[in-house]
Amino acid sequence: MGIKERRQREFLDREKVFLDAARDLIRDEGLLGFQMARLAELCEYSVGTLYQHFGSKEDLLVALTTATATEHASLFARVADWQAPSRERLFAIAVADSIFVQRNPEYFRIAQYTFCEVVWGAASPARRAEFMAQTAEPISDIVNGIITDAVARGDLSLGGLTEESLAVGFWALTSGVHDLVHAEGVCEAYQSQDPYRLLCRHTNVMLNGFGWKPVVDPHDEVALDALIHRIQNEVFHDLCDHA
Amino acid sequence: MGIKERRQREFLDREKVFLDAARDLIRDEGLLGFQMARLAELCEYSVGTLYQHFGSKEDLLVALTTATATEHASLFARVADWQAPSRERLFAIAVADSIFVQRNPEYFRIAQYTFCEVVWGAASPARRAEFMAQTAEPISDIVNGIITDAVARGDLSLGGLTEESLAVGFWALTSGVHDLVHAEGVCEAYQSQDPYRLLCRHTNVMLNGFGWKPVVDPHDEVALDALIHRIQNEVFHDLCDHA
DNA sequence: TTATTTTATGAATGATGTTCAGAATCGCGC
DNA sequence: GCGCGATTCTGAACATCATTCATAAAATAA
Repeated sequence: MGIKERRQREFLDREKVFLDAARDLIRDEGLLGFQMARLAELCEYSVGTLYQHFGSKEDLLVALTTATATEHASLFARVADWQAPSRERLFAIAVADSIFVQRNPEYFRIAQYTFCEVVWGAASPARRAEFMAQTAEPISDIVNGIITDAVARGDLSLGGLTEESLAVGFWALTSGVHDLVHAEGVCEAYQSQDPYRLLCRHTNVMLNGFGWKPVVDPHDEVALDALIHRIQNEVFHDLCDHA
Repeated sequence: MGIKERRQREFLDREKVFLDAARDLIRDEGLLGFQMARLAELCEYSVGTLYQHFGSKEDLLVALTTATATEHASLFARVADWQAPSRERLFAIAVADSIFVQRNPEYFRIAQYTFCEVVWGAASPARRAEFMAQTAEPISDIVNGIITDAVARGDLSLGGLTEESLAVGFWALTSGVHDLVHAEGVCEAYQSQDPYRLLCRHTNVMLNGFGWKPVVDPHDEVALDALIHRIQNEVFHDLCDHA
């Protein structure tokens, strides 16, 4: 029964058309003015067709967030496969985040909205489950895995915390930096510093604070640059422009 | 001309009535179903009157966030006045945050939405400026002040960072923990730990990572409890129930 | 070619935020 | 007290979108 499959494939293709156009629309005109009818018109479909794909506007936003977050998870997966000391692997998570943001500058602006009760709560359970399964779970598995491995290798001592609790520290630091970047009027205060370079520095500080070996000098900028560049070359070679 | 002043006072009182009722409404029925007409009805005023106070729904949400955040700033101000070593003062900021959250469990749910482009961008510049002046600036001044003082006293070395950059680390960690608390389905993963106790532990880890003296054992739970209790007693005596 | 099933359409509907012309109230001078 | 101008309040009317669904069109099967 090849017809059904073709239909399904075409349906998925069209969904991608809608999501890509939505991303463009939001980038160009902002979330504020984003309208379902405009999206449908831009894609040359009727609103009814758009609603065959997404049960609601909120559903579409969750789907859009999930689609982009899949790339996020795939960058983390590269880190998980990288052969390197545990500390460098956890540090590479911060580098992965910086690269992801550079490639998807709109993502966190949309995600911040998507995860508000108003949007998340109005999206369908299926879309929410899809997000959790495709991105939230893989990402936390990868981070927890690095921590477990670090303990097993003797690089790190949990000191009474669970892996998850420790992961929370890094996850919160990262999430908080994203918040700051998008908080209006805050970035000007430290405009001289790229916030994601700061995230890398602070990740090192936290790694040191946990006693994660080998402890490094958190103010050694040359070593920091060297490590970041090494990760860019070894893990994200194809995604970084080599100036 | 006392009449004008009375009028003004009554106007301000009524604004507080609206904001308090809005908070209750959102607590009981969620942000999702929050409607201007319902709020007006609940307060026994017409929608037109409500709109004399707030130019739009978004304006009201920013005002509501600002009103609550004022208490947040006042807790931080207590910390700034507290006579204690610099490290304990910065640590006390995390404790202040925990207490604030306990007293305003709805705050970050509303704030997350308020700071999204969709709401923040639609609010009036005046309301946004009010938030910045009343809470964002005082709070960052206090944290920066503690850091400056720590450097002056020799408890901390900036190592090439600015005060603001260093503050970003603590701010991001805290902000990220708030995000996590409100991210559906994430807290279950570490339900055994109170996330704000975890924030305190991780703040200590980060303080250690920065080499902020005196360095403490981040896994000493007894010492952690003792410090938290001391801060609750010395700084927030009236706000904590003493079980 | 015709019948049947599937899919697409977009005008109509519904829910809410917002406005504004008129009603009600207030303050003041007489 | 009373009347009048200024101020404030009111809520029905309006505007904007998200969403639906009866109908048309297209695709498939017979």
